[in-house]
Amino acid sequence: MEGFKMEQKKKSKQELRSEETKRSIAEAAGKLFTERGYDTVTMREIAKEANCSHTTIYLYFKDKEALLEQLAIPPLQTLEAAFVSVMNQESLDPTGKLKEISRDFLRFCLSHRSMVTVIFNVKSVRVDEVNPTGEVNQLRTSLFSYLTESVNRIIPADTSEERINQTRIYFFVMNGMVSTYLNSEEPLEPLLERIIPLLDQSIEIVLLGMKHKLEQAQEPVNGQAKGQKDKEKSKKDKKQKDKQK
Amino acid sequence: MEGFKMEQKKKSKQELRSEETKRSIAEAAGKLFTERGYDTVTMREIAKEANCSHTTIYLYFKDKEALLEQLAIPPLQTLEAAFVSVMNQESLDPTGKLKEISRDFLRFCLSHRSMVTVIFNVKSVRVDEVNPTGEVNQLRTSLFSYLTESVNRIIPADTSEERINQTRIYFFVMNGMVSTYLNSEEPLEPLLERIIPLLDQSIEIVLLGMKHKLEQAQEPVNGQAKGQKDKEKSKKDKKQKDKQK
Amino acid sequence: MEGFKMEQKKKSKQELRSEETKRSIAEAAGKLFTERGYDTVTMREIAKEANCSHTTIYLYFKDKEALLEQLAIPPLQTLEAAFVSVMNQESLDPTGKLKEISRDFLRFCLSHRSMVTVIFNVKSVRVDEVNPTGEVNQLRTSLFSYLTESVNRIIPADTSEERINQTRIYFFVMNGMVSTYLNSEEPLEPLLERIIPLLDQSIEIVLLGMKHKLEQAQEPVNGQAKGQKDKEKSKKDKKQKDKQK
Amino acid sequence: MEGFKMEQKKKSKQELRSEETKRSIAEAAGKLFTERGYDTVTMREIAKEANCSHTTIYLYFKDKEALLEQLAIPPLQTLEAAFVSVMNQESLDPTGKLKEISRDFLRFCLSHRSMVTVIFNVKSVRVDEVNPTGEVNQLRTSLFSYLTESVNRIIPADTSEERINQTRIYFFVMNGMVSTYLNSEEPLEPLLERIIPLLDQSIEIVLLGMKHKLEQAQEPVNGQAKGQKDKEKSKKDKKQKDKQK
DNA sequence: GATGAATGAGCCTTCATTCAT
DNA sequence: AATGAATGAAGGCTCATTCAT
Repeated sequence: MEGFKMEQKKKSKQELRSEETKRSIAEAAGKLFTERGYDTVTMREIAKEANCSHTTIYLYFKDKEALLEQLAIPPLQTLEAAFVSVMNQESLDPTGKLKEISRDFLRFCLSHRSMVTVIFNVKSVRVDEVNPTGEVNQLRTSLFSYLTESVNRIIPADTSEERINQTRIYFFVMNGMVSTYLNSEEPLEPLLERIIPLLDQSIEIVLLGMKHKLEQAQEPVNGQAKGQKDKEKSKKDKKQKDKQK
Repeated sequence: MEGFKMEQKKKSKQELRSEETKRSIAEAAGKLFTERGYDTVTMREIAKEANCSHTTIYLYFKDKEALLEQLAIPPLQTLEAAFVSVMNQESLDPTGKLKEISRDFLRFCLSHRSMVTVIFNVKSVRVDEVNPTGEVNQLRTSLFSYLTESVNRIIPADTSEERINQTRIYFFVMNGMVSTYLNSEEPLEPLLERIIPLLDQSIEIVLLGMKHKLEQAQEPVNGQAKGQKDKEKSKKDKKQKDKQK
Repeated sequence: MEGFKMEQKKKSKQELRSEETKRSIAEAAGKLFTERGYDTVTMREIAKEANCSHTTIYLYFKDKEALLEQLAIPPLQTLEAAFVSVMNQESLDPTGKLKEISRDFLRFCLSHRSMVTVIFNVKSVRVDEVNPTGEVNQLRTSLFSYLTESVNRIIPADTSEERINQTRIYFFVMNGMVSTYLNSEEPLEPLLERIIPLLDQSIEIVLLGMKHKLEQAQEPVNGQAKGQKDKEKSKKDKKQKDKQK
Repeated sequence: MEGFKMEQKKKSKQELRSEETKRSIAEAAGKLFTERGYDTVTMREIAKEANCSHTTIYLYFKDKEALLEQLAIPPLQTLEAAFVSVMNQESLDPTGKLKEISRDFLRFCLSHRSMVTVIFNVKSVRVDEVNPTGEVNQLRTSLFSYLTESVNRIIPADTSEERINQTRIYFFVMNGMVSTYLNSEEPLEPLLERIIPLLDQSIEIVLLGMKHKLEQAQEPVNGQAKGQKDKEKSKKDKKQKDKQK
């Protein structure tokens, strides 16, 4: 009141109100994006949900895209923190850690359905804009490196290439689960309850498969047969390609 | 009767022109849909790409949706034919068949990227329109049943639930691969060359994993340890949930 | 065949075919215009109904408007002929003639519903085009003069102005009946059966009213009272005008 | 409580601007609809006439149809109020009342020319939409019932059918006048000045005619001659019908 | 800080009409 | 004579965004 600012410490009424507005917009946008997807939701709808004018949104967010982006950062940070926390949990073995962060990751993706598309799609990494999603990109990279690292710690692969491929397969499973259930209309919690066991099982199977695959590889007798099959098929691929068009 | 003419043989210039136009529209639409998605692409853009007026498109396709559908049907039919052909190929064992149709499927998805979203997404199965994509739906169902059946023939699962779950895991991998490379900017052929081995490997690993998982299940000693870990984690899940919102 | 033309007399096959096409277009257009109105009907619909290409229409009619116009001429001519025939029918007294041509007129209007709008609307007399509907206008004028004349022969009005006004009233009734039933969905014949007695009655009433009105006018005592009422009302008119806006 | 403010009194500049815009849109639409009809006028034209963007129109009116409807309601209400006021005017005898509301009605129709088509045409009563013009329909019904009732009070008809027919004839005259002058390019006021006497005269004549018609009916001697004439004519009707097609 | 007013770009679609065969 | 191919103009409408208060 009497010209005596607490520099950052105490926020003025206006500042508080401002933050509240921004928060309510973000919340509304998050809710609607999640429910109905980015494209389908209009700025006016967000405003209505946030109980403010649609023009107010532009006070806090440059445009619709920026809104989405900003919306993504906090959850991503939370997720990253969760990852770190798991990695530091000494009571868990590497497999346990992998399962745990995989669960966190799945939960995150299905909790922020619409954002996933934007966050993890190639689109947001388009090169035609200079660092379009700087912080988002950083976070994403960080998250993926946790996952990658976590997989790599488990698999005793000999060559780097083998390791990379195996990591990829792990990602296929994760990506596949997310894609599969991204558009599900089932409410989040029951859905997760249902599919987290599936996730665990999948990870177990994949890890088990990788392990035995590596053992096989050390017994060249089996490996050869496989190689032949592949060659047969690649011929057929060529033909197939011409037909489809 | 007399001199029976093959009237169908020679097409008039006009017919040729017409076909060429239709083809070029379909091509343009396919390209743009693939590159940028159904919703984003406008009829005028398609027309420009096809070097015709946007009204011309309506000469050949009822509306935008019909355009997409017509674009999707022939490739889907080709793919189905390929599936059938593989299934009838006696020289292949069940695993060989699964790998083969998986390759076909992957190739198809990446050759018709954008359509994949529309064809395989839940959205296109909306029930609020009368038979909106009748034929497309049928084809899709058929394709999936081939894949499912093909997986089921390999896995010696005891219970039906186990079988279903394992099929799901297979689909996660497939879905994951498709999702992962759907937006890749790499040209199709090199891309496929690169990832088909990965697909084969993934299938092998998953099948191998499933096999050993089943064996494990019959040795309850190992199963117990795992059970404990799971319980620890599910506690953490609850907390996590509250933070994210 | 042998280079021996009958000048106009015998029509070549082509000419016959051509006439048939034109006729079938006109018929189709007439039918559709009548059923659904000028604006709603498209050239392609007319073509489909006429079993020809929509471009063919342009061979015979400059454009859609011309089509409508040409469509109007023959029925108008028929109607005019009917008028003439009635006027020459010696067995009918003036009132009988008026009733008769009024019936013909009503029947015509309701048989060619959609055209009526174009034929009798002020629009088609727009001054911004040079003689836009030459022949149609002529016919129309002729028809109206028959009606006018027919009314005038009955009424023993003293002044020309009185006569004109009385003619107008007759036209209001006619116009009113046509307007009222123009959009009726009742089939033509039952409709006419139903309303022609009404037409007769209306004419009788109007003629009767005119007759007695004239008689009244020759007894100034009553006329005065009327004049007063009118003045009262015209004051109110002024106020009313300002409110509505 | 304290100093109770008449908040409604002073409108902010913005509110004023908004109202002005809405008004100018309504005015423009009214003018254009009147001049050229509902279908022919485009939203963009209205916008241009109202000096605003066509999108602005959608700020104030849901769509084109709503625009028309909103345009129609206030004048109809005014007209209804005028009817009520006349009916309560004790100084007027039934005939005076009929004349008065007829004048109001005519004035209304010619003041809102284009809307008349939409408001009073059968088309706008289509049942295939749920209460499309609810209030408009109600008002219209109310207006007509005032007119009907007003006519019925004057005519001493014996049977209900006679009464109905006579009411119809009255409506033909009204409808005919409106139709006749609906498209007149003459400015409203001079036009009304010119034709309101005509309206009065018409009503007088029709009422007079009806009165004497009824008297005639009670003297069967005259009635017979008329009956004969009618029969002659109905024969000719049949022939006429076949020619016109 | 917040908002209502206003807009331009753009979307899908239809139609009368012309062009080339 | 007749037609299929093709098109420009236009229509109603929505949306993200800016302007001025």
